[in-house]
Amino acid sequence: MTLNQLRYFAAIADSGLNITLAAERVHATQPGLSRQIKQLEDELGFLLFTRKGRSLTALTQAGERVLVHARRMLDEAGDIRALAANQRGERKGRLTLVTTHTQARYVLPAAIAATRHAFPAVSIRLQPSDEAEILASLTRGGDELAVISTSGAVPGAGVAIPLFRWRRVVLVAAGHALGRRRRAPTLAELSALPLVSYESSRRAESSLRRAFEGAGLAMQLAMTAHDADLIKTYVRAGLGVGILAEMAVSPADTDLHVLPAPTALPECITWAVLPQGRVLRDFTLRLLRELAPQIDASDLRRVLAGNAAPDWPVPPAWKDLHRAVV
Amino acid sequence: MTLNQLRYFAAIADSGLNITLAAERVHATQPGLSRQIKQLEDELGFLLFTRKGRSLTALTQAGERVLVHARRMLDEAGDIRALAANQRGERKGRLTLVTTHTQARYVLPAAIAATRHAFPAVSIRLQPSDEAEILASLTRGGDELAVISTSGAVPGAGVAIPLFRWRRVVLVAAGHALGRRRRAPTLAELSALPLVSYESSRRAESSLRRAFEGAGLAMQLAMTAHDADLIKTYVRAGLGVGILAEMAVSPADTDLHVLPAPTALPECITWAVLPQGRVLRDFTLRLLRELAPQIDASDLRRVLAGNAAPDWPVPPAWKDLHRAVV
DNA sequence: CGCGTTTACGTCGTTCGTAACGATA
DNA sequence: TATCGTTACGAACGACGTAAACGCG
Repeated sequence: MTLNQLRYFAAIADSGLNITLAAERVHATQPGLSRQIKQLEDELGFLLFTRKGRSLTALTQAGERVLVHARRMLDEAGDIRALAANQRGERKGRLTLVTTHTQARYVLPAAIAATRHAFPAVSIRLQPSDEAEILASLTRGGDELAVISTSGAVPGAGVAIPLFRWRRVVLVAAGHALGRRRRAPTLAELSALPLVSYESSRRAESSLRRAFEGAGLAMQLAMTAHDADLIKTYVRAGLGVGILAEMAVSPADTDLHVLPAPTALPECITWAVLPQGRVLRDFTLRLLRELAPQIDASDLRRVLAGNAAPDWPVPPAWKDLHRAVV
Repeated sequence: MTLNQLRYFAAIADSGLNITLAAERVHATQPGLSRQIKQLEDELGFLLFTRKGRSLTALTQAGERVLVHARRMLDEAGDIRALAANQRGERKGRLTLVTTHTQARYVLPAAIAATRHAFPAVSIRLQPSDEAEILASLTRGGDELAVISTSGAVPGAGVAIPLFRWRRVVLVAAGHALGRRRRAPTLAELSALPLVSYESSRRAESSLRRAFEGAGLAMQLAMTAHDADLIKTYVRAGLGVGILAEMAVSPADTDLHVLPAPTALPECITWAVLPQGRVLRDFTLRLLRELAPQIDASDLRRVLAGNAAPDWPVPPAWKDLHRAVV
């Protein structure tokens, strides 16, 4: 049993049991992986995969169990490498940041720019992902940092650090009836209108959808997209009333009317989520401190060491942060 | 970075930084370890040990941190091997059981005999150890199972499973004044007499010692030993009044008078302690079920998987167990 | 017939043990 | 001088990539 064998094993499991694909991902050849897996199976004394003909069909039950431990070992090995890179002052590396489009487009740029400025040799990879997949991909390994939003609840996996609070806004095209007034429309008023919002609003867990359901109102989703810019475009085109995060409206959007969202829509919190107990590279920590300057450094260290999370302070509202910056 | 390098590294750390000794323990040669450590240091980019001349003087700070992760990796590797051995129905192996002399001599024999009967090819190693060192050696790796006693408190490290409750007894030689009556002496009465008891009674955490201190009474320890048989021998020799665990008196001790201990001495609980989250071999689980037949199997599985401990049922009293057996 | 896995073969790198050397108390 | 760590050397093993064969859809 070698670390390489376990690495190959995990890669195959992560590549849909396609050895050829896994071989590319680990920068090795396919026969090499096949052989190492066979050797590992020989050493352990049982099959890790069920096979049909020559191709892999599934992990065996025992293989699943081995995989759990193998992943932990690989994570620990990664920790040692990260530790070593920090120790010797290595300033280059890769930082994978998995997040949603709105965060990437409107929230993260300043923090990422500052981090890149401090670590010019670091390659930062923005990995857009669905909210649902983000947490899974974090624990699965590989990704170091996620930035996601919830309506209040603390994310389940990993170590979650609250960054800021934000609310939704209602966006209407110039000339729309709602645009003539300043006050927030009610949920009932919105219920009568076609809406344009995020793809995630279709999900059962969506706080937008739950708010309508909780009020016993129907929600007409005329259109959804992952991308706030697309939503704005289609609001301009008259497809409906836009509902999106306040971070996504900029002063440049002069042709759109911005109204507060109904108070029935709950406030949201954007979190940074880190894998539990993983050693972070210096530049990851730097990015984290850019994103959450209000968090106490020693609290941060303690929580990263794997101790229980403290009661985080209530994070600032996005509005206030934004005013301060401008 | 290979598993062997990490294994050598941990072995050196566990051998007092003596590479030659570590080499013997891992069944390799000393130059081999020296080279592998050097290579590991080269790869990581910093020293794991501080050196004075050619000999190792200490772990570096970075080395300490690497060691933590290295141990976790080695533990996980051990888990995979244990998993594999169980999976293929391997019936031989080694089971290291670290415990105190009294448990080994009077409590464990039946359970160990039953386990050996079911797994004749398993080599069971009884490793006597001080109460204080037991928990440390568990987390350090290697040892799979500990059996220890506390006066009520749940042991701090690992997963603790309560086995039974027991009380102390007072033992006096034939002809001793205390022997003429049946009722328990008081703490105050004992305070006036020279006592013979366990070595651990000298420790500040000892519940015996704390009982005397709590009552504002002095405790005269005429003699202490690790071994209940020695204590009995010296009680017979008239050195003083013996205080030991009820498990340690047998019907064969006809020349000694057995009295209940003062009620001021608290009841104790014997626990089986397992390393957190480690995969156990089938025979270890078997021994555990011999020791704790009252524990629900699914509770046991759940707790071993690393989930939170349930509220264990109050374990049976030793007296009742013993009666049932006889 | 194409895709993906297995088998065969040759090369290269690495590990390991033995033995000699060096330093230290 | 004894003990412990380092360096040197040679042998054996193991891993890897290339290329060809094999099954399956």
